[in-house]
Amino acid sequence: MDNKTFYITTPIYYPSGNPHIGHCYTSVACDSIARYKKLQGYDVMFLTGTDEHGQKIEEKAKEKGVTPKAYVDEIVAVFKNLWKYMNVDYDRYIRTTDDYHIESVQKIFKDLYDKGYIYKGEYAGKYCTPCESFWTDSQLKDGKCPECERDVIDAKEEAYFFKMSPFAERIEKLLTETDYLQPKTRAVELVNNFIKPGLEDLCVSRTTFKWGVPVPFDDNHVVYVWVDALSNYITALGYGNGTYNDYDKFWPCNTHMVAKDIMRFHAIIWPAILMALELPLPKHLAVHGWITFNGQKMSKSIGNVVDPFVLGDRYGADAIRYHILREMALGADSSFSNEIMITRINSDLANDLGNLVSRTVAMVIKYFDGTLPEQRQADPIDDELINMAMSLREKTDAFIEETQINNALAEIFKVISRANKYIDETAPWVLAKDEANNARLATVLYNLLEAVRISTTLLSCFMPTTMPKVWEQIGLSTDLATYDNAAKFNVLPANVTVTKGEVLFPRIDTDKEIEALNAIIAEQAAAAKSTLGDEDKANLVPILDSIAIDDFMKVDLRVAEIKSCAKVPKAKKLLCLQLDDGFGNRQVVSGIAKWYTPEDLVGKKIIVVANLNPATLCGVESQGMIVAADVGEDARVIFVPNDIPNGSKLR
RNA sequence: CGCGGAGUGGAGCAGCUCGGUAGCUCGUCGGGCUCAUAACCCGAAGGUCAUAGGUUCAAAUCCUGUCUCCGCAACCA
Repeated sequence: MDNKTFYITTPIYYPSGNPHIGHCYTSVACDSIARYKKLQGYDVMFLTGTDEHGQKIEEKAKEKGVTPKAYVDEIVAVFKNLWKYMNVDYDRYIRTTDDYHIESVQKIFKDLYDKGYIYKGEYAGKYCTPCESFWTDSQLKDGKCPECERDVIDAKEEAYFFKMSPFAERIEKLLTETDYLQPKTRAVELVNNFIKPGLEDLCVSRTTFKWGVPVPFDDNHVVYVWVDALSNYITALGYGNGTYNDYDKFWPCNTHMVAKDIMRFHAIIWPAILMALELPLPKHLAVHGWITFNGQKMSKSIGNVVDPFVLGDRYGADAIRYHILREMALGADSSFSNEIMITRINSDLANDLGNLVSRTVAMVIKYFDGTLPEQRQADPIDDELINMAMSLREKTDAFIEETQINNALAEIFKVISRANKYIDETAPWVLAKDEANNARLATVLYNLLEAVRISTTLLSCFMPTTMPKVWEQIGLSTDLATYDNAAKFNVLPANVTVTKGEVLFPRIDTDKEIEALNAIIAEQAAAAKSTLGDEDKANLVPILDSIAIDDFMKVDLRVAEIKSCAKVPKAKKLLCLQLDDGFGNRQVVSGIAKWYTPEDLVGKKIIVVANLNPATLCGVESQGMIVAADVGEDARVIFVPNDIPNGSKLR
């Protein structure tokens, strides 16, 4: 039999740190879709993996004093652990350090070169010798290296480039005229920002670090992230290598799922590479948003990173899976908070689903000793529930087809909710008072069991651990929990026997749990702030090489008073400050608008670098720079006591 | 005037493509039930759909201006 195939991928994650709930969402979503397709009978390939090369990994490993491979091995183990824990059941895990991938990347690179899409050129930019790094003009800080703040020199480096322009038109059409991009709302933005101004050729090799796939015909270069990482989607199928033989079977991919921050690469660069290789394009790119915490982006320094292991231990992996899948709408950010999560788990899983199973099973036991009699007596009141249950599969199919998992789940819970209502309408406890109603009573309970059967069969893709427990309780043998049966009624044996089981989703004491979770978060935040963890320490900018006192004396630091202050129009991060530096007025532009309002600053005294060359930012001249400290992602201006006169020189 | 998206009862969202009783979840209040995980079911309160105009017999829905928020790009000298 020639099964239909389905290929879905997560991005390959960059293992420069441990996974968090955002990674978790992508993987769990892909896993659920993969399971759904498997249930439907598709031959499914679900790929995930890690993108393990690059300068950052090389540096982190060096700081730890281990080889890059050893460093990456350790974190990959954590990723795999998490997937196991969350029941993310991938079919294949690709690491870009795998031999077969390296082999393929080299072939692809060579192929693109032979076809004339890759050419050797010169990468002109600013070069920082000590850091051995190239920077573009826009990356420079102060005209200096953003890493070490030393001077940079004009330099040219040879590099390989990939020609993007031949594909611009096709990519624009792909984005605007097909349903490749899901949701499509960002297509215009991509086209306006990147395609209309003209696609620049892409630098696809580096000589500044070694941790990567060597360019096959030029030892000085390693393949840069684009060709290396994006090509995983085909190398994992065996494209360009002999390790696997699934390319013909599974390519083109049905769905690449990614978070919005890497949408651009998958929307523009990846199609371009495929076009150059003359390969078919993937069918869909599903873009989801970020999970934010109380509206803020998750950040280690704020201490609000949600650790999936902690939550899973408290409420179970299935509950976490359900919550994030139900809450996240395709394309939009989803705000995560402990309240929302607990409310959701309580009302949907404990009250509606768990309690429905519990009360149904309890009634079968109470009224019929656990085994239903086979006599039936239907009533028109049954029809609505039965019809809803039988047509449920069709609805979830459609939503899964459009990667709208949240809506698929909503449909399932409509049936569960209808079943709860049906109990009230039919009032089994009234029927139970007279044995003459036994056939009717059995019918009501059977219909309930069937509604539960259908709902949980479909739900098992999203909550793979708990649903089999339901089947045990309602007397459903696992081989009957099939896709076919999900659209049929009267599948359970007429004389089905149920079993009382454990509470599926225990109710959570909201107040107590929120308190407990807040305590954990506070602990994390405190730990992050006072004692810098190893990772934070590694993130500290290293102390620069020592300089002579003369060098320091070249920097003229002066105390100045902020006389007035205003936002720079059209710039989000910039404030324009008017200073009295003791000699007169001085205008300084500073990128601190994110942390300070003009009112915060007027009247305060600060330190200004007084002999810095003027520069123009967003059309406003800046005559100097004010002294501030970097605290994590934030900046804090250093204020000076008011009794120090303006113009005082610092030493 | 760089590009784009969004502003809907206390909270979070749907509805807008194809104008015509404003819907869902949670919360609040009242009632019902007792099979069940203090769960379930019913009902009510609460919105002039950011704002000002326009088109129309009729606008949350179409058009224009304004305000606010959010992405992307540029900018943290």
